[in-house]
Order: sequence, then C-alpha cells, then structure tokens
Amino acid sequence: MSKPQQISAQAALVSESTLSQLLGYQMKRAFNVIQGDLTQTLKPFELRMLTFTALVFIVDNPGLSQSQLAQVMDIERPNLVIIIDELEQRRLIARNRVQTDRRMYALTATMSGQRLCKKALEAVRKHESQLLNGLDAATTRQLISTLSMLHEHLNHKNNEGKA
Amino acid sequence: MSKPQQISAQAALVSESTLSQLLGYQMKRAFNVIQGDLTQTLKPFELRMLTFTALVFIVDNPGLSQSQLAQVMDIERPNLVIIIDELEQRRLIARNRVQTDRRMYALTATMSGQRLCKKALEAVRKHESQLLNGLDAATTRQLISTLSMLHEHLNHKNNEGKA
DNA sequence: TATTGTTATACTCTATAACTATA
DNA sequence: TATAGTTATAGAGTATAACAATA
Repeated sequence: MSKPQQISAQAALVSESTLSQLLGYQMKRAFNVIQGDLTQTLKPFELRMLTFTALVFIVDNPGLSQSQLAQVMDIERPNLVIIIDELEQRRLIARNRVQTDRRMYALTATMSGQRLCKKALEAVRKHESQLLNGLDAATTRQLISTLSMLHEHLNHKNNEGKA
Repeated sequence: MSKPQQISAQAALVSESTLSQLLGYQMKRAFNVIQGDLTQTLKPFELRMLTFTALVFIVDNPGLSQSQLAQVMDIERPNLVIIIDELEQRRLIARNRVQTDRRMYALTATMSGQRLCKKALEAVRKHESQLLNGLDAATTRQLISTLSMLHEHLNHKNNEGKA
C-alpha cells in the first residue's frame, strides 16, 4: 500500500457509531483480521484454516469418521471430502475402512501428519500470543471463554428451533 | 496398523481440547453461528450482511465515496461495486458525481433507503438481544468492547508491518 | 503519475441435491 | 429404509491485475 495521505478531511471522520454496537459487525471485523493473520501463519506449512482444523481433530481423535469430523467442524459432509483428499494426498492422514461397518472410514494421522500438526500448532500458538500481546492475559482468557460460551449458547438455541 | 475399534460410542466424545484454546478457532465457530443468524434476520429486508453494513454507513455518513466506504468496511474496492450497484438498483442509495472531483461519487441514501435501514437496524438489535439473553449485560458489553479493541489492536499491528 | 471506479477473473468457503455402496 | 462417503454444482465472499476517466 502507498501512503494514506489525506483522501479528504472526511476519511478519518467516517462514523461507525451505529454499527459498532452490533455484535455481528464487531465479530466480523475482528474475525477478518484474525483469519487473514492465521492464514499467513499456516502458509509455510501449506495448510489452510480448514485443513489445519481437520488435521488437529484427527490427531487428537484417531479413528473418527468423516461424518463425525464434519459435525464437530460445523461444515457439510460434501465440503469435508476435498479437505480429507488433500490431507490424504500429502500423506498426513489415512482413510482406513472400518471392518465392522464398511460404509465409513476411520481417519488416522500418519507420523508425518503428527509432526506437521505439532509444528503448526506451535507456530499458531506463538503467533496468537504475539498478536495478543498488549492485551492482558485475563482479558484474553475471558475473550476466548466468552466466545466458546457464545457458540454453545447460540448452537443450543438453534437446535431448539430445529427440534 | 491399529484396529478401527468401536467408533460408534466415540461420537459424543470427540475432543476439541487443543483447538478450544485457540482464538482463531473460537472466533470462527462463534462467528459462523452469528453470521448465519444475522443472515436470516436480514432476509425479510432482502439485505445481506454486506449490503446492510454498506447501507448503514451511507445513512450515517452521507456523501462518502466508494473508496472511503471500502476502506472502513475492510473490503477491496472492486468487491464494493456490486454491493453499491445492488443498493442503487433498489433505489435505496444514489451515486452523485462530485463536481469538484469528477472521479468519485458521493453516496447518499434515499428516503426509502433510510426507512429500510431503520427497520433493519431495529430487527437486528432486537434479534441480537434475544440471541444474547442468558448472557448478562455486562458480559455482552465486555465481549463487544473486547472485539472492537482486538480489531483496532490487530489492525494497528498489521499497518506497522506494512509500513 | 496517481487515484476513482470499473471489469474480468480466480480462488476459497459454503450449501443442496442426487448418486453408490453398504447396513 | 437409512447412513457414509461422494460427485456435481451453484452461490457467496474475497483478492489481484488491468483498464478508462479524471486529477
């Protein structure tokens, strides 16, 4: 980007007072920045947020199925297929046919996948702590905890509606 | 290799302990739910999150340019064009050529746009307060305020990096 | 030369219907 | 019939290069 240089006196004066009180707006703004940053952090490992998340879940839960993974990742099953394809082609995970129910795969991480997962996790943790430096630790924990509670809370409400 | 071993009982036991400590993961999960919900709330007004946000900015800041709007919305100028096209075709806003600098448009909301904006805003506020019922008011304010601070904080860091 | 708005384009993420193979 | 995984496809949102008009 070149210099910001006075677009007009109005540039610095754009008011967002109405929107700034809305949770959805603030969530989107904050998430956009964090998402962009996380993407950069994962780039050296050739992982995206979705492939990274899937890999961590598989490492932590060896043997889980694609349906289970899609459910906990809050994405549709069809969208998970190419994510798993990509991880499998890179030999980071393996699809193992379940003998007792040949419809599904038991997903497991390879040694290579486990190593990459560990390295990527370290990088993400380090990067996030750098990003958040300036915010005190208590506020950070409070934020993460509130977001988690929010997700549970809203998900519960949504499931009520669908029931 | 290892046995697949009873995956069925595993469904409710998928662990997300590693990811749950990561800000990016929690942000994405919470934002996904809120985004979906906000989309539903705006549907009766035939607005999406992006057209809604642009409309509110224009109502609050009559005369601002597309470049300015794109900047405060954190999106690229090309992507704003179709958003403005849509709002203009629905006669909710108008593009006015600036006489002193004929390269840019001064964006203004029509009466119809102002009315729709007000109604949509009321619906969003009402819906968000319903969504958040169960969370105490102090936590809600704290969350919104922390998200805002986070955005400013990260944006500042990013601008440092690019400077 | 630089900036505003624009076109074209491509990539990612998401959502749905319909198919196959198994149960 | 129901479920797991898959294919195809369409719609959003996002990002970059390049252009015309204007400064």
